[in-house]
Amino acid sequence: MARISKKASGTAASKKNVSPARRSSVPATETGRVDRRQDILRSAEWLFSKHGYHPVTVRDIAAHAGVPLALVGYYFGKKHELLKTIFEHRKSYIIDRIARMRQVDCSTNNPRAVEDIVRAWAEPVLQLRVNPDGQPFSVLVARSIWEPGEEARHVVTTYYDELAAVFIETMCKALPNVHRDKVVWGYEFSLGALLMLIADERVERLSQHGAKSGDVAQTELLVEFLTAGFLSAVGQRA
Amino acid sequence: MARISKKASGTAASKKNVSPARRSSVPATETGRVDRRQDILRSAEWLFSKHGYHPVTVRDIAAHAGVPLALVGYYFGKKHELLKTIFEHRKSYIIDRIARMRQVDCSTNNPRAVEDIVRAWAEPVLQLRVNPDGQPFSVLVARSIWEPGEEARHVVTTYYDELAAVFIETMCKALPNVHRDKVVWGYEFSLGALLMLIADERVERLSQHGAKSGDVAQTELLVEFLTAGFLSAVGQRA
DNA sequence: ATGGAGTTTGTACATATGTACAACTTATTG
DNA sequence: CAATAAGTTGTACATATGTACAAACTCCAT
Repeated sequence: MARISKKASGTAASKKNVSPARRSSVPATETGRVDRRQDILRSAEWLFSKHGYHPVTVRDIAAHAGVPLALVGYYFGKKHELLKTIFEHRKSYIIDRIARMRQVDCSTNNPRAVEDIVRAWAEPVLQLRVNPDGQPFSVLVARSIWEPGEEARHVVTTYYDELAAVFIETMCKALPNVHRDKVVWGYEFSLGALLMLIADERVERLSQHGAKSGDVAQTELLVEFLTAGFLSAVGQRA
Repeated sequence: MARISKKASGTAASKKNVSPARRSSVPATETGRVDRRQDILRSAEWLFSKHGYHPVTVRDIAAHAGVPLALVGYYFGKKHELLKTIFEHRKSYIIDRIARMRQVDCSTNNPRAVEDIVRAWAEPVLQLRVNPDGQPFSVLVARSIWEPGEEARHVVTTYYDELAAVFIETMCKALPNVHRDKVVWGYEFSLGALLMLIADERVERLSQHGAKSGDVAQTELLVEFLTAGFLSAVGQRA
């Protein structure tokens, strides 16, 4: 069951976690050399998003990045540090999403409060999903939430529990007479639906290739679906 | 990335897939000996449901069942055959669920058609989820749908695509002027929500231990949530 | 050029893992 | 009881995998 190695070396690879230390601060695009640290990070992000954390080996990552095996360890140390670094690298996406949620007018004066919350929560990820740069990360997040392992749970807890809490607290304000646990379940249902839109590939088979995974055009359908659920099921009969 | 072994032996372990060939047809409870084939199957089901398919090793399964490693291969052959056998063993659950869906009156005469479809689809799994015998399998199904690997995809396709198709076709009859792809997305959202109720463990943390995973008491909340979503989002503006 | 910090690479190693197999034991059948 | 079948077990093996390490190389400041 993938034992964690017992001997924690402690001294390992904190060598250059800051950046690849580009010579004379010239961006990689202007140098003939490429930024191999970035290549590794992007490759890992891509492969983890495609296959999940556990099945991807360090050798897979190195091969995909076109670098020797040892370079992965040189830059990132242990495999799970690489996963953490990916999330740390994309932290701004999460912060922006939290900030956008905090801007929503969730007072009972706003008749569209629930819809505004759902949209502020879902829209940024779905735009990330169609952004070529952000697409792998958006799918990786879905896989990490779904994956039962230790490493995935750690990054989700660290980076996404705050966003969940903000969603829940904001929704509680918009639906003031509803028990918090009911709102939590509404959040769970919504997250489940959102993740299926982002990362489920079965939809292409089931729709006989009429629908495709991560279709941003379905954003409004999702927002309406979830808003109706909150208003009609969660919000009633406190 | 967990290569599949190249040499397909073909002759391997089709020895006794029928049953453990109980001596003189006496049930295991009356014999002093236990049914080790069942033990292995149950252990595998439990461990796969807890950790997913890939991270669980054949040794883990053998240890949990209290049998030597080689006995797993003796009864089930390759690891992925074990997964298939689990699903084959629980086939009746799926068949019953399809049968129940087919009983729903999805004509436009029935004002509750959408709700009836959703309930017929969700209720049986949620009851399985609280049934001590069926609980591991219900969670395993969720993990298999979420897991990106080859083996999980195979069993889901084989055993669950028909159920999905029946849901979609039935819902199309209940919502006659809606494009099929829209109903497919509604199905995806619903499945995502249902799986979170069945198998997500984060809900306990987020609710500060007020809610617990697989709580069958939330069945009505889920059904109302999804019904409202279908009626208000999927069903409108064909 | 020289030194040194940072980078790159080949390789080794301990452990994990799926699978197979031959030997052995227990039960069933004639 | 003998013979056949079913069940059981220890073990081996090829391969996979995370991690570490030392040697080599590149580039820049001195």
